[in-house]
Amino acid sequence: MATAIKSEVVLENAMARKLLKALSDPLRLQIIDSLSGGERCVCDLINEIGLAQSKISFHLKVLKDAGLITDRQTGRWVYYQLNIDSLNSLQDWIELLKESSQQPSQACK
Amino acid sequence: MATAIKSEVVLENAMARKLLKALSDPLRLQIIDSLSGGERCVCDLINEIGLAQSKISFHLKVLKDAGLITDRQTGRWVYYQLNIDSLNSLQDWIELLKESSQQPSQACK
DNA sequence: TCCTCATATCAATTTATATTGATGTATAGA
DNA sequence: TCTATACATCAATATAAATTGATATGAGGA
Repeated sequence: MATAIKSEVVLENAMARKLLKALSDPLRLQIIDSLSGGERCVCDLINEIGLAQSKISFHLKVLKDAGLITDRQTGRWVYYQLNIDSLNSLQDWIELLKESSQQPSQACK
Repeated sequence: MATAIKSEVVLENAMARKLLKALSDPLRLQIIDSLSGGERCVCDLINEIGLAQSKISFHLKVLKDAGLITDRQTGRWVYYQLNIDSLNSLQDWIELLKESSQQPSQACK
């Protein structure tokens, strides 16, 4: 089993769920899209996305708690960056799900 | 761009989000796990998971609306099956996200 | 030290999602 | 046609998550 593992760590379901849920919000996806263009400070994200600062901060926290992004402080600015590893892990998790479903069907009753 | 597409259809973000959200629930993941063992009728799922029928039905609907599972009726029974294509599409969607983030960082300020 | 700026956090509210128990619908068999 | 079974749906409630506006924290510069 588990032939297609690309990243070191296999996600537990609980962590996978956190990742999935974090990704399943439109605003957070906007943030992720912004960050896919490279590291950004919060002020940039606020300008780009054009929404309340507390809102952005809240969603950054959700993303960070899920492990999708990392942060780094320099002076007054906090820079956020996409964590590609987390996306790899998620792909692997899905891969495992697919592999475990390569089994023959069972008849009902 | 988009070099690693395995499945025909590229998910729009809205549909990807629906998929991600559908997967991000513990009970629905249990259902998915059960279905990864092959096609099952609702009665089997109820027995396996041991929860209220209306609850299972509700979550099956969420999974079906997201495109993660398909159903098929035979007599009084309704059989549900994992839709592997949806998992492939989700993997591809993640792949695109990764590819779009292979760009150089932009300095803040 | 005082002020300002960048960001985080908090409490109150709103909105979305899940649960529960009951009822509805369709099918099969008596 | 009557009854039982399998499943879906609904209305009410409970729970979880997001939004808002305000306040807190901590760094840098005057």
